Amino acid sequence: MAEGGAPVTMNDVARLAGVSTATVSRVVNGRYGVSASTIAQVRSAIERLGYESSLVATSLRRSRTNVLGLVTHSFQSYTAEVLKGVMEALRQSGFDLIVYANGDLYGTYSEGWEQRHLTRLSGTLTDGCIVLTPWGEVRSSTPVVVIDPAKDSAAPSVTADNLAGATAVVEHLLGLGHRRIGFIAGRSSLAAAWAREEGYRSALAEAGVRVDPTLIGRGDFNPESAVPLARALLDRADRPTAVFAASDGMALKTLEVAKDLGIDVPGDLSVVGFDNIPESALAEPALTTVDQSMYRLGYEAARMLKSLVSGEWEGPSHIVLPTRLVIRGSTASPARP
Amino acid sequence: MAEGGAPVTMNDVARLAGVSTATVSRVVNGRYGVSASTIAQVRSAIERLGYESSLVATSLRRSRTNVLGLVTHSFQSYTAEVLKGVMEALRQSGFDLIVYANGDLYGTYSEGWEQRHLTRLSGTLTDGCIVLTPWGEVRSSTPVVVIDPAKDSAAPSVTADNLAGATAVVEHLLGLGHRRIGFIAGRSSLAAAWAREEGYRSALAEAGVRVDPTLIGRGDFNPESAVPLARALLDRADRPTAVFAASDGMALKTLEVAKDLGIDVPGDLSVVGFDNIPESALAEPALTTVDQSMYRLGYEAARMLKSLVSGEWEGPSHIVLPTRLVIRGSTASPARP
DNA sequence: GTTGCAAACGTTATCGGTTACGTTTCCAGC
DNA sequence: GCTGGAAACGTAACCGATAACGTTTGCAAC
Repeated sequence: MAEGGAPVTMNDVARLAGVSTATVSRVVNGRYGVSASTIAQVRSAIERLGYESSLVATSLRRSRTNVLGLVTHSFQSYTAEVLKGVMEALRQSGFDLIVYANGDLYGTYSEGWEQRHLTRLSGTLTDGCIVLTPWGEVRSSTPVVVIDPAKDSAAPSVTADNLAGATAVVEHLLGLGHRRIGFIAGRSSLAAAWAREEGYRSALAEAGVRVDPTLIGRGDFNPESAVPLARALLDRADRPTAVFAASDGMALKTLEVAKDLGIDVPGDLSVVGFDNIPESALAEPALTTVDQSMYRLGYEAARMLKSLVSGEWEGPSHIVLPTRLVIRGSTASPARP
Repeated sequence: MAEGGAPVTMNDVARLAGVSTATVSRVVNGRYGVSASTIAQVRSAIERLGYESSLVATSLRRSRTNVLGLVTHSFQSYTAEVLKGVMEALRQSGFDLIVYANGDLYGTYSEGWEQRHLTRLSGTLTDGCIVLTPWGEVRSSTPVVVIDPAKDSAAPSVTADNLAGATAVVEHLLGLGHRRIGFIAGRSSLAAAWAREEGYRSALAEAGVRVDPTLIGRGDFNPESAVPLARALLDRADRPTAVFAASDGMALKTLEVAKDLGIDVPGDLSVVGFDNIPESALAEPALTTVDQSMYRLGYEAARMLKSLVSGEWEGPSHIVLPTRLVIRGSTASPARP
């Protein structure tokens, strides 16, 4: 039963119904020009054989497929949130969704993955694509919406207000009395990483606090990349009283490093992340972070893409969604020596 | 830049390189029989045009595509866990993954979705498919592995030990002193729902406790379906001292209903779920539940499918993975009146 | 100078479905 | 009986890539 024979094609249906494949195609697509009796014949043949049109063959011939694509580098917690939002936006819209993924879960991955996948899909299979956190610029013959674009990307995009979020973090830390604040940056080619660092720098400058370049570590959003950087920051004699990591994954690793070194959080060190992934609320202590609803990012991206594909998008081509500071147990006023 | 012109085809490359499409194909696929100078010509043309082979055209012609599919009804938290596991298993295996999804996030969906999607993909696009929690039996011309199969499904499958998990829950509640234990069942066509209910019944019977049919509500795994059922159970004068819901989603809704009715959990009522989704640990109180690593389910399913596609699977066609009772704050001994 | 053989490359049928176009059928209108 | 025109349906080209097959070329052995 599970191992059905050869797949049923339109040809099989046509032969059984005693008509040409053209007629079957017309019936399947509800086109004009088929007699009622022939329609019944064909439908019954379809029923009998359990025929279902091949997505591949259809999309090769047709320009519209009513399938949208989403290209991602990996599946992490936030990916699921994005997908939920995308699916909600596509609900009863007549569009199906194809998610295309490849490669290492956390490891290295070859440059240009987003462009390769995009090109393979968008020529034919999909009417348009969402690209999740690409590392570089993307181009496509069909509409594209980018979530968390690369720096200087021109493609339509949806992103969180990273600048405001990072500013709020630093103001929160300054308000608590911190002056020496370390920063662990993200992959520099991403606009989000750049904006978060910019928020960190400008908020400090605004408060008249000098930016100490030696307090900035260059990570790449990969949690593991934060380990040596956190260790370097916390090993110093004049270590910072607070560390702001540009992603929750890196912040959680920083918490681990602090624990290893016997540094109490938040007593001796405050730690802040960015993203508000589910794991952050479960950390010990719970992580202060910036919430950027990945669900809404996905939702807005899908809504935008839908309109772009239908050629009826009127709004701006870059959407920026608000962020929200979530204060939890990993931040406190610095100990007075 | 984002709106590139017409897609680049193999024909464009052939024309620019001054060779036939056949030669381009041979170069792309690294086949024998092309001179070094021609290879260089073709490669440079590919580079210049930014050519990428069309997944659709390739899969239509070829029998092997090195793409595996996963068909799902919706994206929920556990879907992401499964996907993480699948991707880990596919890491550096040479297989890409396509996830196909459609339809309502939580709402109704037409019967037979799994079969339709499967047929549309498996004829051509994918070498094999994983089907996530289908509602009925599936058949396909390419290998299929089902996660959480329908009852009486013959297809190769991977599932958690739902019977043992449910038994452990009931024994835990019995051990705490509960005797009136309500049950909110899942979609009855699923093997998992059946096994969880069977575990509930047999554990009670084993302990000599009569199974009261009026304490069993018939849900369908959809969180919303639990609301009226929980309300009915908790509104009764002789309400149960504990409720075991067949999924965390339904258990969390039960917690909400209890809160609405002013019933203290775990003081006046114990609540247990099944699945251990991330939200359960964050609930107030944190939910006692059964962990069935969706990550491992995905991992094992992908491993099995990979072997099936390569025709080298030796193991059993039904894999059952262990479950683990996770005791948190939502269960306690019943109050003595 | 043949012959033999393999390398190198082009031609073309093919996958399954769609569609432009052509052909046949049927009936109303004169 | 003839014409016009629309409805009904088949034929074949086509989408992009692959692979079986045929053809040409290059080179070594006899």
